[in-house]
Amino acid sequence: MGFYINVLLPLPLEMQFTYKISQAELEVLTPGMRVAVPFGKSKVYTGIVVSIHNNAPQKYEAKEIEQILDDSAIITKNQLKFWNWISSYYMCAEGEVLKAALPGGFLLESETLIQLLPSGNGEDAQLDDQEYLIYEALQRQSSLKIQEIMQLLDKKTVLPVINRLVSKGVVVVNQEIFEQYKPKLIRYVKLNEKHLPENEMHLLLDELSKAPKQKAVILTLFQLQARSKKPLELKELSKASGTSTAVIKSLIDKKILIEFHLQKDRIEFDIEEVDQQMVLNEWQQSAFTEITEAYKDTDVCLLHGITSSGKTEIYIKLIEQVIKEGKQVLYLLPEIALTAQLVSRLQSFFGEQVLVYHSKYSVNERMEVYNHVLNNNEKAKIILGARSAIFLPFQDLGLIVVDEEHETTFKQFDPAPRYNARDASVVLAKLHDAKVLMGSATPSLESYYNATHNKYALVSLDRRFGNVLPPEIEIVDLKEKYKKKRMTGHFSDRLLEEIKFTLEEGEQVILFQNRRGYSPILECLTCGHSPQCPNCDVSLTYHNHSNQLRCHYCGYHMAMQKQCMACESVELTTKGFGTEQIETELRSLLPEARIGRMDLDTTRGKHGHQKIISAFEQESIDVLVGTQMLSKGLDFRKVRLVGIMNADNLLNFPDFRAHERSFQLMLQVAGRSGRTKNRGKVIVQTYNPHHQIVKQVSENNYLEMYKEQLEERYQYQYPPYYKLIKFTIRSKDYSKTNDAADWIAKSLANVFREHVLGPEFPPVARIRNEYYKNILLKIPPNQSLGKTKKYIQKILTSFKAIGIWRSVRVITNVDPS
DNA sequence: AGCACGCCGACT
DNA sequence: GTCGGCGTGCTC
Repeated sequence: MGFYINVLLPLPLEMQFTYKISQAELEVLTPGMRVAVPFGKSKVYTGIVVSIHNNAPQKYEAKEIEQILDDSAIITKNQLKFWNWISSYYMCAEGEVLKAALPGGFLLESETLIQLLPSGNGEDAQLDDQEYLIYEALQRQSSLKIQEIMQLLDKKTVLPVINRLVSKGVVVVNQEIFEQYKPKLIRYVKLNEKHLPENEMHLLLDELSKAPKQKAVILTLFQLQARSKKPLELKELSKASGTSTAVIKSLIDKKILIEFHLQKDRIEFDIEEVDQQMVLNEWQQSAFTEITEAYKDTDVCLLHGITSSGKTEIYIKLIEQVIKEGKQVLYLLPEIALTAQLVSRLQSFFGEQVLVYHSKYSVNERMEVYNHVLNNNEKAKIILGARSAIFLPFQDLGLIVVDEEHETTFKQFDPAPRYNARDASVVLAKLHDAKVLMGSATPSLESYYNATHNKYALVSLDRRFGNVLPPEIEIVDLKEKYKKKRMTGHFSDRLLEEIKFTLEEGEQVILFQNRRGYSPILECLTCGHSPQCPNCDVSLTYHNHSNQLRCHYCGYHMAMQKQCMACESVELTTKGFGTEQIETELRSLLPEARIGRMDLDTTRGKHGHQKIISAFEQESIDVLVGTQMLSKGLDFRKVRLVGIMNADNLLNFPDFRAHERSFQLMLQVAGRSGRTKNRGKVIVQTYNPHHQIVKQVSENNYLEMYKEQLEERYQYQYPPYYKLIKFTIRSKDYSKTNDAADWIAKSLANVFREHVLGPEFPPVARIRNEYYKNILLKIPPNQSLGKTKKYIQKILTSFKAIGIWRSVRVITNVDPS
């Protein structure tokens, strides 16, 4: 009887693959371990063992595995169950979940290597020019990669040549698997023990009197070791003694110093003070009690706490309780930019028990965190992370905190799995028998609906911490201001007055302009033409600092034009306004003010955010102009004024959630002001001063917004009443895109009738020379989700079987946001 | 997804 | 004649 395993591969394929294993392998393999398996003609992939059995496949001969990569499972049973749920709920292949869930370093891929066959004789074999080139290169270099051969021969199809060489017995082809994780080694030094006795030490110093630098090093070493018993880093010694590493090296060569290596965690934080006492105020305390009470009979709790009410303290108190029981805690937050402030805050309470995990970490850093969590190390009791942190191998999870629950960044948009970490965390918690705490000042309609319909518990906190007054919100009517000529560029007289006043008081200002997508476009005053992107259906936007016209979708760019490309007129103007333009305007209006800008353009790179945030914190910037990023929980002490430049482009966004979003965004931005004693001020500029949402923002009336929006959602059949699945059809061929979209829409409508909307072109119908079309499926509350998805699967399977549409991709997005 | 195989137009 | 383009099928 043979033994077999079913393996999950990190590919977008629906099925698992069966491999044959030996008796010896059977004894060590368990589900959750990684194996290297041959796949296809010439590739080796890393797969995850899902099950072990002895059912020989009927229709084919199973291949044998290449190698076992782990000593024990690195994927837990809960993870496998969780992946399975994600793939079926979000309608994607399990392999895609695997790929998203595991830090890249765990998924080794093979590289084909071409090596000389020792027994072969290239000189005797009849080699043509190309073959000889490879043969010759292999004389100098023991192995060549396919890529290198492609460069060497300067062509793409190199395999035939290699195959000829193989058949002539000159070379062999090998698969090499690369383990990517390299532990970071740090060089340490210590004094050779034989010099430790006092007399030896004096002898040594005398000996070194001719080498003052080396003597200084030894003396510094004594000083440092007297202060702390920690192992001494070579780097540290070099710095403290003010000598180069070459001097230390010569001491090592003389065997006076001994060099040794220790493995070091890449992720370490400087921790200031641990052990602050956490005292909750009366309102926080009662909210805390309510939450713990609620957890007696429900697993998920929504904490609706207005800005500055001190939600974080409540989280911390709850976390404290959970880790006391020895359990792990996952703290999800929407944006990496927020981690820095929160990490130091959490660390001051929990010390070294906090780890951070997000996609900007390097592969190695992520693997380290992964292993700490897997081994349930003391270090990994609290994980602070962005959405992908839900995939960590928790052993004993007790609590998931979802901070700023309403944020859409919890939903992954591209590539699959298109999961929502907030919703998935409820399932994850269930698997671990853990609790979930969602928190927000402006909860999503979905969550608030769940909380008021007995699915979640609801706890409200509506007192601001330390009696801070809520900001005063003033609406400015742009239409009237323009009519009365009270506008300077995009600034109303009221806004300018308040900015000047705030700066005179020595306080700070935040100006909010929605997204850089509204950057200015170039327009000809004569013919109205504006330059378009050749690859996408959008106008190019003008970027002042590079003096270029750019496409935000594909990155196409060209130099700024001096003449209209259509009519050669020189009268060009820029239309629309973005953060950059506001910055420029303000500079000419207030030349004295120090102005900073925070948007996607200025925050590229790993520390981009942090630089701007700390500049603002340290008050080397007076006015910060920015996009959405500003709304996300940043805590600036000296901001008194927040200006929302234009509320309308938020409100008019073509999306059923636009109003909810506008409310959330405006209130969140408003919350950045007046976080300390002085009362904050918010100015909202808008053409629609009587818009319900604007009114609700100014009154800080969440409940009214909720009720009104909910009514609309009910009327127009949207979430939380109806579920949505969005299909995006995409291909390079315009008519194929159309036909395929029509076919799918028709097939869906056969079953779901009027609940199928579209197909429709999205606002930008062509990106990178591919055409897009959308179909929206609405699922009524009483319709079975499982059956619906089964039908969809069926339709998509038959679609894939249609040959002419092979080049058409269909993207399924469950619960789009 | 990759990647090989196979068929077609465009060049040395 | 070969090279490289792309459409098609398959991967345990």
